[in-house]
Amino acid sequence: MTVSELCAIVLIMLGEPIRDRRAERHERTKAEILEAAWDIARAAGLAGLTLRDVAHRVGMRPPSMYSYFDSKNAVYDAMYAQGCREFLDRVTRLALTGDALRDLKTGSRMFVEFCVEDPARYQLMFQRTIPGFEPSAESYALAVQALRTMGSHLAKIGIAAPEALDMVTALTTGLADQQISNDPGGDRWLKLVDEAMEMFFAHMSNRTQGRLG
Amino acid sequence: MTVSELCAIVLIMLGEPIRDRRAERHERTKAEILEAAWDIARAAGLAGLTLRDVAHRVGMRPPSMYSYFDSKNAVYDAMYAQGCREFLDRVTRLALTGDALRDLKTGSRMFVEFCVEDPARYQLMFQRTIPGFEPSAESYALAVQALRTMGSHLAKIGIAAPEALDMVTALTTGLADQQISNDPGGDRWLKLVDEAMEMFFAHMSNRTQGRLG
DNA sequence: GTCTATATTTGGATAGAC
DNA sequence: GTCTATCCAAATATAGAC
Repeated sequence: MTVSELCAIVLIMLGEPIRDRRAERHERTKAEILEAAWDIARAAGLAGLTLRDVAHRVGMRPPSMYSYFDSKNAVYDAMYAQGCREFLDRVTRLALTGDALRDLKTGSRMFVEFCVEDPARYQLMFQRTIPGFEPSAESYALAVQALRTMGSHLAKIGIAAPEALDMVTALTTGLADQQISNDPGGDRWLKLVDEAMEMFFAHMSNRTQGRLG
Repeated sequence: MTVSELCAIVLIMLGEPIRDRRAERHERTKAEILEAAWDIARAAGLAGLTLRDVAHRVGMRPPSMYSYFDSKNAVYDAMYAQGCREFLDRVTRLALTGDALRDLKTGSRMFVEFCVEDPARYQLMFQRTIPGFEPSAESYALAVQALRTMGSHLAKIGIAAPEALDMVTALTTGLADQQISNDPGGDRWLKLVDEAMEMFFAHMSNRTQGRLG
């Protein structure tokens, strides 16, 4: 049982309303601030994010931010967690068929698109180039969970050897990275994802055959 | 004829010494500053570089930096140019044999090692994640030259189609990127370079055969 | 919860003496 | 060329009134 559930029970016993409208409003404002933060980060670069700009965008003064987040890094951390949740959501919603190559394509297309559609998020989650920032234990747990889910999918497909996993991650992040840095908004590398997976799949098959033969 | 050559001639006619010991000293100090800047960038992260720290490291006060570089971005630019020159140097010195696969391995190993051995340089040259920095025209010309040389090598090997080039760059940058962010100092992805190139090469051969057949 | 006012820090950059 | 002194701007963060 969580703390908030416990609180709800206590409130019922006291005859208080269960919903805390104040807390709900607080959460809504937090979400609004985060949305603004993403906008700023996308426009000015992740490193160019300032609480000042975020505050201005939501119509507040900078000090008011501290009613919602303890520090700038807390904002980064919340963004990081949001990114992880979104990624985890997409990983779990993948429509897999059991056809190994097809599922491999589906998964890696999802990954590359996820990276490409928001370079600021990509930078925050996968490049970690912000000087003082390191995700909190809670946020990092989300990242671990997402990667584990991804890994179990790959295992189901038959990709379990560490070198094979490493090769896939290199391929997909390479495609995403090139797309973001050399053709933002385009599809020059995006459209190579299927071919890359075919290439990788053929390579895997050859290796396996070679061992068996 | 360059301006400095012209100056040399004028000096000779005036009976002045050709070597300008003051200018030489100036260049030496500039180089020393750049070396310190690299050290700081490697330790504090590229974005964490400050003129203050650089000055302290070379035993100067911050304002003295401005006798050598007009601005902080000028320092970044000089570092960028240095990186390009080093890369160009390695590209031109590649010991190529004419054997396509072998040369492909040699070239990509060089590239990945170049990236991995200095993540700060990698970030500066290939990720471009510093908020205000953009290379000057002169420095960028060096980058273009390096990429063109690399491209002509690949063309000699038979990799000329844009999609093939894009696939190779995705593979190599992906390997470098993963090595840097997930196993700094190790060789988990580094040791996959040869296998990746074999995979790519086999893929290329299949495609060509398919077209011919 | 939001504001004004302010503290603090940091870091880039300039002026002018020596 | 180097220094001291200083400026300026940006940006995080806090105190306390309303």
